[in-house]
Amino acid sequence: MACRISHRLLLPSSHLLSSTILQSRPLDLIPAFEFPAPTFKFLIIHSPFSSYSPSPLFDFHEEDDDANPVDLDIFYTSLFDDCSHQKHLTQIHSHLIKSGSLESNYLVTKFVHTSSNLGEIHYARQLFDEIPYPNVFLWNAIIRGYSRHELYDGALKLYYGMQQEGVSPDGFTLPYVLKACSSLPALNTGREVHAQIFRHGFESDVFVQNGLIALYAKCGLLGCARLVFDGLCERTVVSWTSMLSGYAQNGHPLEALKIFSEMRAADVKADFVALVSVLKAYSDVEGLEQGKSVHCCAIKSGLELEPDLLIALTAMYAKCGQVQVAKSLFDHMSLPRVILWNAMISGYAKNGYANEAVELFRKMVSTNARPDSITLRSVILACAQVGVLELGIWMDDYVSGSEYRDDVFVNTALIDMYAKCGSIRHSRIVFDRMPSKDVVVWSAMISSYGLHGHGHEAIDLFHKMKLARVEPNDVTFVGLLSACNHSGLVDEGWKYFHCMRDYGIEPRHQHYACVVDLLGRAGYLDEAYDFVMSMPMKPEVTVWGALLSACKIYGNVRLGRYAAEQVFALDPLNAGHYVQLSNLYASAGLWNDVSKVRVLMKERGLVKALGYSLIEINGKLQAFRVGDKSHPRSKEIFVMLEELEKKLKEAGFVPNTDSVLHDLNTEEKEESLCNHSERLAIAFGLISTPPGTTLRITKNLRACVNCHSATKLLSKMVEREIVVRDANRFHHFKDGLCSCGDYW
DNA sequence: GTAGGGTTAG
Repeated sequence: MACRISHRLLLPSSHLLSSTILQSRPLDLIPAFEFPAPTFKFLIIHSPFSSYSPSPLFDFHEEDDDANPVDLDIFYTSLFDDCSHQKHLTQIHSHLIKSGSLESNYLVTKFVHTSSNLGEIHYARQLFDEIPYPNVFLWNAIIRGYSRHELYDGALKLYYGMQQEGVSPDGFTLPYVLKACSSLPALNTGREVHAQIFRHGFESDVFVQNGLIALYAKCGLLGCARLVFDGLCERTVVSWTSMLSGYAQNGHPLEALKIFSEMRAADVKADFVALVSVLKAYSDVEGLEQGKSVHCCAIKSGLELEPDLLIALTAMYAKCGQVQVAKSLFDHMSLPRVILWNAMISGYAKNGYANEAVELFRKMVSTNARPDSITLRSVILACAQVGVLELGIWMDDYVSGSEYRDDVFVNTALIDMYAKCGSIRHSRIVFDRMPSKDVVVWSAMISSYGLHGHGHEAIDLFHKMKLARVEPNDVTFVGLLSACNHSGLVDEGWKYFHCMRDYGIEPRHQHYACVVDLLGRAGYLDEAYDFVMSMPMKPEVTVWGALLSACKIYGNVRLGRYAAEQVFALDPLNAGHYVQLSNLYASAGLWNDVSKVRVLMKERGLVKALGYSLIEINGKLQAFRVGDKSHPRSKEIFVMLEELEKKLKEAGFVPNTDSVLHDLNTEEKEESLCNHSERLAIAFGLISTPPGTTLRITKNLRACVNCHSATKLLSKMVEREIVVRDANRFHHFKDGLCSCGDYW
């Protein structure tokens, strides 16, 4: 107990401070202290450390050098350790003032630390500002506090202030500063800091260098990050993780995994953060098996109960389609954090479990967990993916009553959702009510019009966007071009494609594919081919695919065969392309070639995707396949189908049986066409909704010619509006016509 | 007292 006293604390007489009280809760004592009448000439100090056996209080005379002084730093340290409330800070603060301890950078640093950990960063700043000459430790504490409270700009300002005061940063300052730079992110400032790091000679400080890796990785400058990483002579698990997650976050999961195996080869043991980062990389490549091996690795290392790792595992299983496994992990958490709810809900959304996503969201709300913008966007995405308008409207209502009612991201998701649920009118309502619109909002609305074949509205909105002085980006043009495309506006599309460069936007594959589609569908096949040949980059599969489907429409076997060869070379395992070529041959009556394609498909183990249609009745989705008899009301459905078929025949409807299902005889062909999944869905919709109700159907494939003509007629006969979302776009059938103008 | 991570993605 005999240590030098460094600061003076004047306490009232000894009997107030029984050692037992002091050992229990030092802070609770402080309010009881009477502050010094100047007559108190004694310092009475007691260490509140409970590990000490009860010891007598030490009374000693201020001027008595031989007394038993106790280190006040230790005393305060224990006070700070017990500090759990702002009220305590206030008490310590006045204590520090009265005892004249504010001259101690050490104690003020402690104070700043403690108040920042308690979330009282402004209080910390207040005290900091009272100190005339902060040393580097104190600067570090306040910068750290700002960084921890995500006040990154403030942290950087303090850093500049520190240098103006002539205090040089040390190996602790720089990681905090780099953290602030990478969180903003502020790349230019970060580069300046890098130069200072060089000047101050921190090239071999692994903490500082790790900060630089993280900074460059966050800013997407993987080359710079790698340079720093490669230059390190000592690499900690943090260096490896920073590099690994840099690759994972910038869309290079394979590079990330390579780093991971190098790390293991270097005998660096992965901790839980490293495993979390690896899981992200595996989830991105849907590497379920490898993800599972990380799970095993976690169990072996005893990390499986680490909550953050469990969140990452849940996200991985959910993303890879193993929603049940994910849910069982989820259910084991007693108090799920928002990020876990989000991982589970978005996992449901991604895998088409809209009802589950919404149910879990409801549960989340009922447990008083606070959804954030990501939660809302995930649920809205779920509604959009399966096209359930009723649930979508419910989400819109929820958003309107929440703090996210003006959130740009959430509202953009709503615009997109309404469009995908078939109600462009609702999309526009959301769009109009948004107080501020960025380029993404405008682009979403333009694409929505495109999806519904409202090309002129899309173009009109594009001009309004320019008037609003919002600069278009490449996504805007994808929306605009595909809108022209879906409406057959060839000249306009051609014009907008060529004006992209005026906006400083270099066309990408998607834009080229749109133009090929545009020219091809309008019958300009040779022009489309020349256009592909003039591309400055190697055409991707989407470009050749667009040409192939144009050839299919116009029965151009020669060019179609060539386009198909290119498509197969680039994407040999997509059954859809083979089906298209086969249909092209069939429409030209080239049955030999048809069977060759079928054989090729068989050899490559490819199966044509089964068609299905979904219809939403009373907020519940019902799915139908071709000739599906599994529905409980199947009998009624087929009675209705027959009735409809009769009416169609009476109206003179003759199905076109030439180009489809060549391997069946004609009668069978007709029968299975009548059983196409969308017809079943329509029949079911008719028997389960009151007259006049709009039917909304979602298909996984493109609408077939026969069903399209039949649905047009049906819309008139049954006096219903029928909205069909196919794999590509929307068709609004009404009064015998379709909004696509038979152009799809 | 230092640094690295997971949920969205038009």
